[in-house]
Amino acid sequence: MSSELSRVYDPKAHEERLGAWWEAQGFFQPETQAQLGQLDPEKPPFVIPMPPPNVTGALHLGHAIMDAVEDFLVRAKRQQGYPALWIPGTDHAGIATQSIVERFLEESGSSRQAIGRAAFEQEVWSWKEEYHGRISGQQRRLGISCDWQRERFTLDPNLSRAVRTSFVRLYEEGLIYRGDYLVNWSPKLQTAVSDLEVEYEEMEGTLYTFKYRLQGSDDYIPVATTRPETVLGDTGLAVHPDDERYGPLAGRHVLVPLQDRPIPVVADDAVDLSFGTGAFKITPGHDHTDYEVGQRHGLPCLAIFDRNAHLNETTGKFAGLSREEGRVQIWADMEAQGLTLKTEPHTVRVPRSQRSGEIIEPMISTQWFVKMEEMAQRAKEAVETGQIEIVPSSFAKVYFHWLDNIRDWCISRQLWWGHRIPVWYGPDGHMFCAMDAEEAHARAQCHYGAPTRLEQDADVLDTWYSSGLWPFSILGWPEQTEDYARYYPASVLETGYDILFFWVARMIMLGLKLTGQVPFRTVYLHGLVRAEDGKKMSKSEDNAVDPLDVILEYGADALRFALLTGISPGNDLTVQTSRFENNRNFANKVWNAFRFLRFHAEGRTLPLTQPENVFLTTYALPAPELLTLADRWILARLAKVTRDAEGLLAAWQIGEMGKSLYDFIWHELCDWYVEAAKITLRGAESEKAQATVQVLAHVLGQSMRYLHPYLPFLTEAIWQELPSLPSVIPTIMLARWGDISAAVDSQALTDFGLLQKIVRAIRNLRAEYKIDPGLRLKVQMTCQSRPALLTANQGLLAALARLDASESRFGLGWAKPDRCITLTVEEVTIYFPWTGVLDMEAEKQRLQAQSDDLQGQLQRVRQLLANTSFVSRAPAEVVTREREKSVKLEWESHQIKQRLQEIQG
RNA sequence: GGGCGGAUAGCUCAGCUGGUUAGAGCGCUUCGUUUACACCGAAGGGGUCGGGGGUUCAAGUCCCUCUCUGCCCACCA
Repeated sequence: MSSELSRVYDPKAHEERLGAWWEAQGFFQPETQAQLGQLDPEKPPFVIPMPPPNVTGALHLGHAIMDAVEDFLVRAKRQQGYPALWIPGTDHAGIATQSIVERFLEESGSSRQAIGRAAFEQEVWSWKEEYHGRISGQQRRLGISCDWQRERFTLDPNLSRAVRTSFVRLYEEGLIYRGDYLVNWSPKLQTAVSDLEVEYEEMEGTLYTFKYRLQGSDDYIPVATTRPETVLGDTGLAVHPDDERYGPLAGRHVLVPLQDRPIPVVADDAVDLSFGTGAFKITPGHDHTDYEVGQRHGLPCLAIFDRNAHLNETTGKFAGLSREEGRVQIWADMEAQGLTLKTEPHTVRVPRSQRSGEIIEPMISTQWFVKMEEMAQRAKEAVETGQIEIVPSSFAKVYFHWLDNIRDWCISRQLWWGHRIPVWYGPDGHMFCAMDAEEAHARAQCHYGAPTRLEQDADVLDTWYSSGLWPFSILGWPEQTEDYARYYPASVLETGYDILFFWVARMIMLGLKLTGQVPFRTVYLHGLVRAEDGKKMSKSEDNAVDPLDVILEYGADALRFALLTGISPGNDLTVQTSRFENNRNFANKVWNAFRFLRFHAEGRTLPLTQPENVFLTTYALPAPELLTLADRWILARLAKVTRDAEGLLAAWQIGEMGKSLYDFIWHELCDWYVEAAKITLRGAESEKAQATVQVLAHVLGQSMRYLHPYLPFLTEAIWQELPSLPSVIPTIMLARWGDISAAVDSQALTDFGLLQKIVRAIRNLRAEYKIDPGLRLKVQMTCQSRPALLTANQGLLAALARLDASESRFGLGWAKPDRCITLTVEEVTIYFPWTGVLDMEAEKQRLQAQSDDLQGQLQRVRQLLANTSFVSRAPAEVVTREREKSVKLEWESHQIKQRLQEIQG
């Protein structure tokens, strides 16, 4: 054995070294592919824009799955000769990053207000630098094959220009507007957030019922609410038009408790008669539903909360109270005035800020919005018409539903970290939307007729706005760059289904609007990674696993393979440490199969094929007459498995494809073929031994190609050590797939399959009879129709089943021994002559058990074949298969019964 | 309230357009250090595929229904 190859594969010895080398050589740039002549001119570019991770912190396994899947796709395509481009980058993540840095400042007794906008931004930039470094370090260690030369950040100058360009365009088209609307206000972050950034939590609360007195009457309308403090903001009372009790009261006025302010009673079918009292108060200034109802009836909005969600000065004595304090106080005062009726427990939906967790207060404020309706419909059509395919397709419905019910997107945020809104205001409030201050001032000069001082809008844009431009902004848009022309639209957008609305839908809308094209052809949605406790892995849950920790312990390849074989499209994946271990073991298994080859290849020449394209070069196979049954079998299996692999890949079955390669390599190549090869190889320098090494090299080499997108480091390390390969192929990633055209030798599959069954049956027998593992058994083995199969493979059978080859007899024509154990495997009968004490009772039981089992199967098949409906309606091949099986079973069963009779008698 | 998904071995999960006796990894039992690998090998045990109907020659797979469970969306105050 070559001394320099360790017995155990050590990822640490290869991964970092190879990763650095790949990157230094520029292998992950399509330009390099072209230089090497590895591109297939028929094939269009394959492009993936990487979903940019937030620079809020280090990555966890939830990100690693994204990296693994995308890297898999890109490597696979690259190997197949597509110009492959995967553009990496990170996202400034406005709210998320700002709040993390703010928290950090708070801990050191400071605040953003204390240090000011400029210094704060500086703080965030240095935070960004640190985490960007950590993130890309993690990704490099994972071995991802993106083009780092083209790396982007959402606040890069080019991307900022894309943001401003798009804003100006949409503004000029009237699709971006500014106005006072009810928005979700985060009192803690002091900013508006979009509908998507609000999460609703069900909580046990209280339903308060009280009296709304009718003006000029002693009567009242009972009203239920979960937020009595908002009565001070009521501007109407809604009743159902069909309500016999209150419907007729529409048009009259009721008096707001504690204020005696008259407000109108309006009739609206949004009222649910079966809930509460069948009437509800309308607070348009602090509730989304009420806002809409209020709009319908022309009710004014009253703001009763300030930016901290404390009751404001309009509430008189309650000013300054928090929402919770206000609720208690106001209800107490109402009670004192005899206005309350009852309180009862009630489950309420509390809106919380996704980012900071505090309760959102809907408030009227001046914000910027994007009109969605038209863009949403076009985005819907893109998927309906198949211009964009969503995988798995079940998500298309969710996507449609969201687009159909979309509301305008609030894109302004009262933050400091992000893209500043490119709008300037004159002294009279006139707005100038422009690419930069200079242009704004020039426009102002025209407008006012003299140079005028302008103020830029203080707000920044929602992070998802710049993310929405990602697929084209990273390629240089709005400039018509070469990259933009060549690599847009992208091929695949791969991401988690949790950001389908946040990001994917918006990219499609903005992409169609701004570039006139779909931004990508396929959306592949992977599942969420769950921690071992079953919860979604996230930084905030504190159950995040750092990929680096896993890599350090098991290697990047083991991590990748575990993630990739654990997924199926759209389904979540629960991380299990045992899977990392298992896959590390697999890497070691592959490594050792390779060491076995290396050892036996030493001193031999392994001829290579000479195809026109050097990337298709592989180990040449020996002349057909030199192939053993095992050789033919493994080649047939290779052909089958690789063919299946390509089909699975086309169906996005990455996990299934990985598993089938895993099974093939471990349980067929290693467990059977290598063991069979040892027998041939023992025969020293024969032609057959040479042939076997060639076959092994061929199969292993081809396996490395298919395995490479899963285990890039291991396969690269092995590829470089494979004997005889021309130096023109520097790396596995430049070895193309799809050069396996061999027909599947089904005879070899059947024949070797039978030998496997025989070996298994004998091993089973040995275990059952507790036969000394060292003892070489003497057997007589006959095969009714094909004795040659046994005689030709007696060496193999003897070795694998540990038989005494010289004393055993294979084929036909042997007298049955007097005392023996019998084994029947399909049409093969095996006698084990027995000279020692034989427990005939045990033997009887064993045979009886087998016989019973066979009877059961036979009965099923006979019934099936006796069923005329089956015979006439099932496909011919299914019927044939059952017929053949029935013959086999009959024969086998007959043999066993006969033997049982002998024993009885 | 709508929509989507899940329920398969002790655990975590595969099972594509219905077609051998339903699989994997881990765990479990027994055996084995045979010169690629103990991060190994061999042989086992373990499942009425959530319940109930239906379609079909044939159902884990398709349809209906129920139970449990997760997620998304939504103006029951």
